[in-house]
Amino acid sequence: MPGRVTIADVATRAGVHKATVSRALNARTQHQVNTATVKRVQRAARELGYVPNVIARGLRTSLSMTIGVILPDLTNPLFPPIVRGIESHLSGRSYTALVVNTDGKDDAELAAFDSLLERRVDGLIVATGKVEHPLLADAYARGIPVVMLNRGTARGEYPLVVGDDAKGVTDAVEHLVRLGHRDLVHLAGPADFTTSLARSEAFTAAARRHPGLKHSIILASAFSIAAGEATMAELLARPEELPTAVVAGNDLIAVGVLRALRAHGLATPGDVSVVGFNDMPFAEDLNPPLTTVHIPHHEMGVQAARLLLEGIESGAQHGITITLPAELVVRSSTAQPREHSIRGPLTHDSTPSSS
Amino acid sequence: MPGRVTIADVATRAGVHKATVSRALNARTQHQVNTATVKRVQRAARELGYVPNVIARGLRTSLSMTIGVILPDLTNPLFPPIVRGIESHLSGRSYTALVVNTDGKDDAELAAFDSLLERRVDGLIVATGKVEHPLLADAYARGIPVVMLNRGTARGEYPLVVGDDAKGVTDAVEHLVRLGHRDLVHLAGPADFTTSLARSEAFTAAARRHPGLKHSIILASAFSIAAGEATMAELLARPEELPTAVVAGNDLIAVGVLRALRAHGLATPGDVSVVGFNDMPFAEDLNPPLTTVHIPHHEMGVQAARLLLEGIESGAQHGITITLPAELVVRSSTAQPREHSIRGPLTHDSTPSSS
DNA sequence: TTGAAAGCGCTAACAC
DNA sequence: GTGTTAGCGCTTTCAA
Repeated sequence: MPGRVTIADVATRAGVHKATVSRALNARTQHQVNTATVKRVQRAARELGYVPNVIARGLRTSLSMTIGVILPDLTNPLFPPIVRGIESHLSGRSYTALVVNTDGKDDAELAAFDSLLERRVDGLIVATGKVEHPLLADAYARGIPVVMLNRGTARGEYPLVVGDDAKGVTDAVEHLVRLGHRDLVHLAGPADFTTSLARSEAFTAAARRHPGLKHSIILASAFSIAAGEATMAELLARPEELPTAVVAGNDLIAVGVLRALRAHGLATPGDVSVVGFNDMPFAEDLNPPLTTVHIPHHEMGVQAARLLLEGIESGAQHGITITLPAELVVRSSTAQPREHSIRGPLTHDSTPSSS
Repeated sequence: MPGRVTIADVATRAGVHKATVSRALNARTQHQVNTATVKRVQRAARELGYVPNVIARGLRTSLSMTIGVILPDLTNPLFPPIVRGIESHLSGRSYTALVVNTDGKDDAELAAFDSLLERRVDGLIVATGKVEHPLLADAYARGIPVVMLNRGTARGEYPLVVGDDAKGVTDAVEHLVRLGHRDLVHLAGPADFTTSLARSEAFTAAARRHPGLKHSIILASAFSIAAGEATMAELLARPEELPTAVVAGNDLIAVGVLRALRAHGLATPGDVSVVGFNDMPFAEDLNPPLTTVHIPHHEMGVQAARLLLEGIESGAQHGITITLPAELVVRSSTAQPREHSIRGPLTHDSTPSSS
């Protein structure tokens, strides 16, 4: 069976030494070989179905041509476009991405990191966004280039690619204020994510620019639908204090908010306006279509990959930050604030919100 | 810098030969080494920050401990859960998955396949679902185990993991008939996907069981929102022939159908009932919440990985098919058929359906 | 322009 | 139980 065809087989068939085959088949060294020989070698390779062994090459060159991508959960619709962006930049450059999920757990992150080290990845894109990263120091010590994606480290010694969180949140707040809202809540993600911080700070700063605007921040336990729904349910337990608009930490939280409102018999945006963050796929197909901040995720992946490859090839890393534009996409989950008052207790519909 | 620590360094530090280190660090050969020596070696390894080089090991054992996953598009929400299922089975067994996207293009598929071959993947999970697969013969010739996921080959010589398409579609049809529908259209995926075939056949078979039931099949150009929307728009151009219910080839097509209906000022399910297929994430958050066929995607990934590893480890492949249960999830996009008639021409709202 | 030889880091016979 | 040796498939000096 073929598949076991090596450079030696090609050499024999072409009647040259295997070193010559290596040179002939490698774009960078091809010019050192007689054109006729190159042709002969290529033909022999094709006839035998030869496929270069990247593993063996990697052992010799100590380059795996592989980069590791560490993210919390591929199932979060935010990440597939990022991954595809990364791959679109890599694929033409004969790099491959190895994607691992951590589910936000430190031990899983460590295990993932180890498995990437074992495979001698040439670089790392880290998109888990925890404020603290034990493994980063390790990567640094081992001289492995790292690019942070979406969420930076506390110290910021690595290249970083982010969406413009501050602008996005600010635009969201301005949009709501312009609609007439005077009572806003930011339902933020957990405090150990740098994005939560960035968005929270932007929220407060934007709100303060409007005297008399009531605003507060509540932390959800995760960037998830369930966390959004649970946290919103707590808010709904005190209907007299219900804000007229909620700025969610991300779209997943926003979906949770929508579910909670529906379960309590409230209308969006009739009773409460909701803004998300990310503009994930299907945001426009939600009920109601979600007003949210669009972040160019594919492009974030591309930029991260580009930065990483630069770092790998130059051997030097600088702590540059690339901020990609955020843009508010106004759909139907935001409108003028309600004029009626909401009195408790609310019907808490315990059946699934989808029914 | 560490990271360049090899087995030889550990050997020196532990005062043993590198072969002993290899044995001591490998679970399978560890018993051949004196317990005290094992401890010493482990300590030395830890102190030096030694990380085994899977690449080098792979070169020696001709096992890359890597499997390739070929799919159309990670951005299709159907796939992330599958990928995670695959990984959850692999990770504990020290295998890693290399995921590549083809976007349904044959040349991209070939390129992806090549890059996986170059990396000497030990096996392949193919989830692109084309009826014809030029590369499969190649993989077979090279002795690379392959498992088909979601969509089988025309001939079926490989292990196959699928959802129970027939049951799912049948249940959907029965559900609609029970609601009183007598005029159904199946908006199927393209003909060169085996799932399209399976679902179409099941649709026709189920419909024929009900005398007097009007039913027809229309092919969408892709399993995508855009294709679903475009195809549904064509149907809506002849409102007098509009069916009372649409069974979509998958959820993406269903989303397109929902968009088209909304754009034409029609209500779901008031004017037309819609059923999807897959129960992708957020299906319950659509407007309206989508009645669809749930397929256990994560489990499909697990089973595919299990089958593949069995094939790799036994060296033998058998053409077994694992069918996972499909279950209709009734939400709010289906109801009794309309009793009013729909007269054209419909308002074709050309602004985005999300506005 | 091509060949010879060494070696990347590891494991697997085979000795001892 | 441990050391010796060879070699996985490739690239890269160094010679010719």
